[in-house]
Amino acid sequence: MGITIKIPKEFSFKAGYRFLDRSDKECLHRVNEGKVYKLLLIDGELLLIQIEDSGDALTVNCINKKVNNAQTKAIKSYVIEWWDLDYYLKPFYRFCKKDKMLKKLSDDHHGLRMIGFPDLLECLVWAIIGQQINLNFAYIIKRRFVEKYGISIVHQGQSYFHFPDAESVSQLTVEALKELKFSRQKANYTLNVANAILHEGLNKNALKEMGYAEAKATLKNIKGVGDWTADYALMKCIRYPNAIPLGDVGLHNALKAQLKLEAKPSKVVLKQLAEKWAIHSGYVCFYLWSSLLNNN
DNA sequence: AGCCAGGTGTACA
DNA sequence: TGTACACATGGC
Repeated sequence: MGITIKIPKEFSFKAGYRFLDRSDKECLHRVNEGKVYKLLLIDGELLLIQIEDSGDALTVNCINKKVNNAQTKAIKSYVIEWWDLDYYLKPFYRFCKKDKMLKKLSDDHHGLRMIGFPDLLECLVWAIIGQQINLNFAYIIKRRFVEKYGISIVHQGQSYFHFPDAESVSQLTVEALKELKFSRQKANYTLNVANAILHEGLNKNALKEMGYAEAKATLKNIKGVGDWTADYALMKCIRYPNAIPLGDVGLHNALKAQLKLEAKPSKVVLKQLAEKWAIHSGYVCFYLWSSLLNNN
Protein backbone atom coordinates (compact mmCIF):
# COMPACT_ATOMS: atom_id res chain seq x y z
CA MET A 1 0.00 0.00 0.00
CA GLY A 2 0.98 3.62 -0.23
CA ILE A 3 1.15 6.42 -2.69
CA THR A 4 3.03 5.65 -5.85
CA ILE A 5 4.89 8.34 -7.71
CA LYS A 6 6.12 7.56 -11.15
CA ILE A 7 9.74 8.52 -11.48
CA PRO A 8 11.13 10.43 -14.43
CA LYS A 9 13.67 8.95 -16.76
CA GLU A 10 16.80 10.58 -15.41
CA PHE A 11 16.47 9.84 -11.75
CA SER A 12 18.49 8.36 -8.93
CA PHE A 13 16.89 7.91 -5.54
CA LYS A 14 20.27 7.08 -4.10
CA ALA A 15 21.75 10.40 -5.23
CA GLY A 16 18.93 12.38 -3.64
CA TYR A 17 19.14 10.27 -0.51
CA ARG A 18 22.85 10.97 -0.27
CA PHE A 19 22.23 14.69 -0.49
CA LEU A 20 19.60 14.53 2.25
CA ASP A 21 22.02 12.50 4.34
CA ARG A 22 24.65 15.23 4.18
CA SER A 23 24.37 16.29 7.82
CA ASP A 24 23.42 14.38 10.92
CA LYS A 25 22.39 17.71 12.41
CA GLU A 26 19.49 18.22 10.01
CA CYS A 27 16.22 18.52 11.92
CA LEU A 28 13.58 18.91 9.21
CA HIS A 29 13.91 15.48 7.69
CA ARG A 30 15.39 12.16 8.67
CA VAL A 31 17.05 9.48 6.61
CA ASN A 32 17.40 5.95 7.85
CA GLU A 33 17.99 2.59 6.19
CA GLY A 34 17.20 3.82 2.73
CA LYS A 35 14.05 5.67 3.69
CA VAL A 36 13.38 9.38 3.97
CA TYR A 37 11.04 10.79 6.60
CA LYS A 38 9.50 14.24 6.69
CA LEU A 39 6.72 15.87 8.64
CA LEU A 40 4.27 17.77 6.45
CA LEU A 41 1.58 20.21 7.47
CA ILE A 42 -1.39 19.78 5.17
CA ASP A 43 -4.63 21.61 5.86
CA GLY A 44 -3.68 21.97 9.49
CA GLU A 45 -2.84 18.29 9.89
CA LEU A 46 0.61 16.98 10.66
CA LEU A 47 1.37 14.09 8.34
CA LEU A 48 4.56 12.10 8.71
CA ILE A 49 5.58 10.67 5.38
CA GLN A 50 8.08 7.98 4.52
CA ILE A 51 9.61 7.86 1.06
CA GLU A 52 11.33 4.84 -0.37
CA ASP A 53 12.62 3.60 -3.66
CA SER A 54 10.60 0.81 -5.19
CA GLY A 55 12.54 0.41 -8.38
CA ASP A 56 10.45 1.96 -11.10
CA ALA A 57 8.60 4.29 -8.72
CA LEU A 58 8.76 6.08 -5.42
CA THR A 59 6.52 4.77 -2.70
CA VAL A 60 5.29 7.29 -0.18
CA ASN A 61 3.44 6.27 2.96
CA CYS A 62 1.86 8.44 5.58
CA ILE A 63 2.83 6.56 8.72
CA ASN A 64 1.06 8.42 11.51
CA LYS A 65 -2.45 8.82 10.11
CA LYS A 66 -4.89 7.56 7.55
CA VAL A 67 -5.05 10.02 4.69
CA ASN A 68 -7.94 10.95 2.42
CA ASN A 69 -7.79 11.59 -1.31
CA ALA A 70 -7.12 15.30 -1.01
CA GLN A 71 -4.27 14.69 1.41
CA THR A 72 -2.83 12.00 -0.82
CA LYS A 73 -2.82 14.47 -3.65
CA ALA A 74 -1.13 17.13 -1.53
CA ILE A 75 1.54 14.70 -0.34
CA LYS A 76 2.22 13.69 -3.90
CA SER A 77 2.64 17.28 -5.08
CA TYR A 78 4.88 18.02 -2.15
CA VAL A 79 7.27 15.20 -2.95
CA ILE A 80 7.30 16.01 -6.65
CA GLU A 81 8.15 19.61 -5.88
CA TRP A 82 10.66 18.80 -3.14
CA TRP A 83 12.60 16.40 -5.36
CA ASP A 84 12.05 18.37 -8.60
CA LEU A 85 10.64 15.29 -10.28
CA ASP A 86 8.84 17.20 -13.03
CA TYR A 87 12.00 18.85 -14.33
CA TYR A 88 13.19 17.58 -17.67
CA LEU A 89 16.86 16.84 -17.06
CA LYS A 90 17.92 15.62 -20.46
CA PRO A 91 18.80 19.06 -21.86
CA PHE A 92 21.08 19.63 -18.86
CA TYR A 93 22.91 16.38 -19.50
CA ARG A 94 23.20 17.16 -23.19
CA PHE A 95 24.71 20.51 -22.23
CA CYS A 96 27.14 18.83 -19.82
CA LYS A 97 28.59 16.60 -22.53
CA LYS A 98 30.35 19.55 -24.12
CA ASP A 99 32.41 20.40 -21.05
CA LYS A 100 34.96 18.29 -19.23
CA MET A 101 34.08 19.38 -15.70
CA LEU A 102 30.34 19.22 -16.30
CA LYS A 103 30.68 15.84 -17.96
CA LYS A 104 32.38 14.47 -14.88
CA LEU A 105 29.86 16.05 -12.51
CA SER A 106 26.88 14.75 -14.44
CA ASP A 107 28.39 11.28 -14.55
CA ASP A 108 29.24 11.30 -10.85
CA HIS A 109 25.77 12.38 -9.81
CA HIS A 110 23.66 11.01 -12.61
CA GLY A 111 19.97 11.21 -11.83
CA LEU A 112 20.40 13.64 -8.98
CA ARG A 113 17.45 16.01 -8.73
CA MET A 114 17.73 19.40 -7.09
CA ILE A 115 16.30 18.84 -3.64
CA GLY A 116 14.58 22.11 -2.90
CA PHE A 117 12.42 23.98 -0.43
CA PRO A 118 8.68 23.90 -1.08
CA ASP A 119 8.33 26.35 1.82
CA LEU A 120 9.51 29.90 1.05
CA LEU A 121 9.88 31.00 4.67
CA GLU A 122 11.87 27.91 5.56
CA CYS A 123 14.13 28.50 2.60
CA LEU A 124 14.78 32.16 3.34
CA VAL A 125 15.30 31.71 7.07
CA TRP A 126 17.67 28.83 6.45
CA ALA A 127 19.60 30.97 4.00
CA ILE A 128 19.78 33.85 6.46
CA ILE A 129 20.96 31.57 9.25
CA GLY A 130 23.63 30.23 6.91
CA GLN A 131 25.02 33.62 5.93
CA GLN A 132 28.73 33.88 6.69
CA ILE A 133 28.97 31.08 9.25
CA ASN A 134 30.07 27.49 8.91
CA LEU A 135 27.35 24.99 8.02
CA ASN A 136 27.63 23.03 11.24
CA PHE A 137 26.91 26.09 13.31
CA ALA A 138 24.05 26.95 10.94
CA TYR A 139 22.50 23.53 11.50
CA ILE A 140 22.80 23.96 15.25
CA ILE A 141 21.02 27.33 15.16
CA LYS A 142 18.32 25.97 12.89
CA ARG A 143 17.73 23.06 15.22
CA ARG A 144 17.39 25.33 18.25
CA PHE A 145 14.99 27.53 16.31
CA VAL A 146 12.84 24.68 15.00
CA GLU A 147 12.77 22.83 18.30
CA LYS A 148 11.70 25.95 20.13
CA TYR A 149 9.27 27.52 17.68
CA GLY A 150 8.29 24.77 15.27
CA ILE A 151 5.59 22.15 15.72
CA SER A 152 6.30 18.50 16.21
CA ILE A 153 5.01 15.02 16.76
CA VAL A 154 6.54 11.97 18.36
CA HIS A 155 6.32 8.76 16.39
CA GLN A 156 7.73 5.52 17.73
CA GLY A 157 9.94 7.39 20.12
CA GLN A 158 11.30 9.75 17.43
CA SER A 159 10.53 13.45 17.30
CA TYR A 160 9.73 15.01 13.95
CA PHE A 161 9.62 18.75 13.44
CA HIS A 162 7.88 21.14 11.10
CA PHE A 163 9.05 24.68 10.42
CA PRO A 164 6.95 27.41 12.07
CA ASP A 165 4.74 29.59 9.88
CA ALA A 166 5.18 33.28 9.08
CA GLU A 167 2.68 34.38 11.67
CA SER A 168 4.45 32.71 14.58
CA VAL A 169 7.87 33.80 13.37
CA SER A 170 6.73 37.41 12.99
CA GLN A 171 5.70 37.45 16.62
CA LEU A 172 9.16 36.56 17.89
CA THR A 173 11.49 39.19 19.24
CA VAL A 174 15.07 39.97 18.37
CA GLU A 175 16.05 39.16 21.94
CA ALA A 176 14.40 35.74 21.79
CA LEU A 177 16.32 34.90 18.63
CA LYS A 178 19.55 36.21 20.07
CA GLU A 179 19.22 33.63 22.82
CA LEU A 180 19.51 30.98 20.12
CA LYS A 181 22.73 32.72 18.97
CA PHE A 182 21.28 34.51 16.00
CA SER A 183 23.28 37.70 15.53
CA ARG A 184 21.24 40.85 16.09
CA GLN A 185 21.25 41.46 12.32
CA LYS A 186 20.10 37.96 11.45
CA ALA A 187 17.36 38.14 14.04
CA ASN A 188 16.07 41.27 12.34
CA TYR A 189 16.46 39.77 8.87
CA THR A 190 14.41 36.74 9.98
CA LEU A 191 11.61 38.92 11.26
CA ASN A 192 11.76 41.01 8.08
CA VAL A 193 11.22 37.93 5.93
CA ALA A 194 8.32 36.67 8.05
CA ASN A 195 6.70 40.10 7.91
CA ALA A 196 7.15 40.36 4.16
CA ILE A 197 5.31 37.07 3.75
CA LEU A 198 2.67 37.94 6.29
CA HIS A 199 1.99 41.57 5.43
CA GLU A 200 3.44 42.33 2.01
CA GLY A 201 2.08 39.48 -0.04
CA LEU A 202 5.44 37.86 -0.63
CA ASN A 203 4.81 34.31 -1.84
CA LYS A 204 6.02 31.65 -4.22
CA ASN A 205 3.44 32.16 -6.93
CA ALA A 206 4.00 35.88 -7.14
CA LEU A 207 7.76 35.37 -7.38
CA LYS A 208 7.26 32.70 -10.00
CA GLU A 209 5.06 34.84 -12.16
CA MET A 210 7.01 38.08 -12.13
CA GLY A 211 10.09 36.67 -13.85
CA TYR A 212 13.63 36.26 -12.56
CA ALA A 213 14.83 39.86 -12.53
CA GLU A 214 11.80 41.31 -10.82
CA ALA A 215 11.62 38.41 -8.38
CA LYS A 216 15.24 39.02 -7.41
CA ALA A 217 14.63 42.73 -6.94
CA THR A 218 11.56 41.98 -4.84
CA LEU A 219 13.50 39.67 -2.56
CA LYS A 220 16.44 42.06 -2.27
CA ASN A 221 14.03 44.72 -1.16
CA ILE A 222 13.89 42.90 2.17
CA LYS A 223 16.65 44.03 4.54
CA GLY A 224 18.83 41.00 5.05
CA VAL A 225 18.25 39.46 1.65
CA GLY A 226 21.19 40.24 -0.61
CA ASP A 227 22.35 38.75 -3.90
CA TRP A 228 23.32 35.42 -2.41
CA THR A 229 20.15 34.84 -0.39
CA ALA A 230 17.88 36.01 -3.20
CA ASP A 231 19.47 33.71 -5.74
CA TYR A 232 19.54 30.85 -3.27
CA ALA A 233 15.77 31.13 -2.82
CA LEU A 234 15.14 31.66 -6.53
CA MET A 235 17.15 28.53 -7.24
CA LYS A 236 15.95 26.19 -4.47
CA CYS A 237 12.41 27.38 -3.85
CA ILE A 238 11.14 29.32 -6.86
CA ARG A 239 13.30 27.23 -9.17
CA TYR A 240 14.35 29.67 -11.81
CA PRO A 241 16.78 27.43 -13.70
CA ASN A 242 19.21 30.29 -14.30
CA ALA A 243 19.35 31.38 -10.65
CA ILE A 244 22.68 30.75 -8.96
CA PRO A 245 24.16 32.24 -5.78
CA LEU A 246 27.42 33.26 -7.42
CA GLY A 247 29.00 34.57 -4.25
CA ASP A 248 28.62 31.22 -2.52
CA VAL A 249 31.76 30.00 -0.78
CA GLY A 250 30.83 26.36 -1.29
CA LEU A 251 30.43 26.98 -5.00
CA HIS A 252 33.87 28.62 -5.08
CA ASN A 253 35.48 25.75 -3.22
CA ALA A 254 33.86 23.16 -5.45
CA LEU A 255 34.99 24.98 -8.59
CA LYS A 256 38.49 25.34 -7.25
CA ALA A 257 38.65 21.61 -6.62
CA GLN A 258 36.99 20.53 -9.86
CA LEU A 259 39.03 22.85 -12.06
CA LYS A 260 42.19 22.36 -9.98
CA LEU A 261 42.59 26.10 -9.56
CA GLU A 262 45.34 27.59 -7.41
CA ALA A 263 42.91 29.97 -5.78
CA LYS A 264 39.20 30.52 -5.63
CA PRO A 265 37.72 31.80 -8.90
CA SER A 266 37.48 35.57 -9.27
CA LYS A 267 34.24 37.44 -9.65
CA VAL A 268 34.95 37.96 -13.34
CA VAL A 269 35.53 34.27 -13.93
CA LEU A 270 32.40 33.37 -11.99
CA LYS A 271 30.32 35.71 -14.06
CA GLN A 272 31.70 34.28 -17.29
CA LEU A 273 30.96 30.76 -16.13
CA ALA A 274 27.40 31.62 -15.17
CA GLU A 275 26.87 33.24 -18.56
CA LYS A 276 28.11 30.07 -20.21
CA TRP A 277 25.97 27.84 -18.01
CA ALA A 278 22.94 30.07 -18.64
CA ILE A 279 19.69 28.29 -17.84
CA HIS A 280 21.61 25.30 -16.47
CA SER A 281 23.29 27.38 -13.75
CA GLY A 282 21.11 26.14 -10.92
CA TYR A 283 21.75 22.50 -11.67
CA VAL A 284 25.45 23.08 -12.22
CA CYS A 285 25.60 24.72 -8.82
CA PHE A 286 23.66 21.93 -7.16
CA TYR A 287 25.91 19.28 -8.69
CA LEU A 288 28.98 21.25 -7.61
CA TRP A 289 27.66 21.41 -4.07
CA SER A 290 27.07 17.67 -4.19
CA SER A 291 30.67 17.18 -5.25
CA LEU A 292 31.69 18.55 -1.85
CA LEU A 293 29.83 15.90 0.10
CA ASN A 294 31.94 13.26 1.73
CA ASN A 295 29.24 10.87 2.90
CA ASN A 296 29.54 8.15 0.31
C1' DA B 1 45.94 33.39 17.99
C1' DG B 2 43.79 34.55 13.98
C1' DC B 3 41.25 33.58 9.95
C1' DC B 4 37.56 31.66 7.54
C1' DA B 5 32.77 29.79 7.42
C1' DG B 6 26.75 28.39 2.08
C1' DG B 7 26.83 37.35 3.44
C1' DT B 8 24.68 41.78 4.37
C1' DG B 9 23.89 46.51 5.73
C1' DT B 10 26.01 50.57 6.95
C1' DA B 11 29.39 54.13 6.96
C1' DC B 12 32.28 56.56 4.69
C1' DA B 13 35.22 58.49 0.48
C1' DT C 1 31.03 52.43 -7.62
C1' DG C 2 34.23 50.96 -4.19
C1' DT C 3 36.22 49.43 0.29
C1' DA C 4 36.36 48.72 5.46
C1' DC C 5 33.92 46.92 9.21
C1' DA C 6 30.82 44.52 12.62
C1' DC C 7 28.39 40.51 13.41
C1' DA C 8 27.88 35.20 16.48
C1' DT C 9 30.24 31.08 17.09
C1' DG C 10 33.12 26.99 15.97
C1' DG C 11 36.83 24.59 13.73
C1' DC C 12 41.35 24.30 12.41
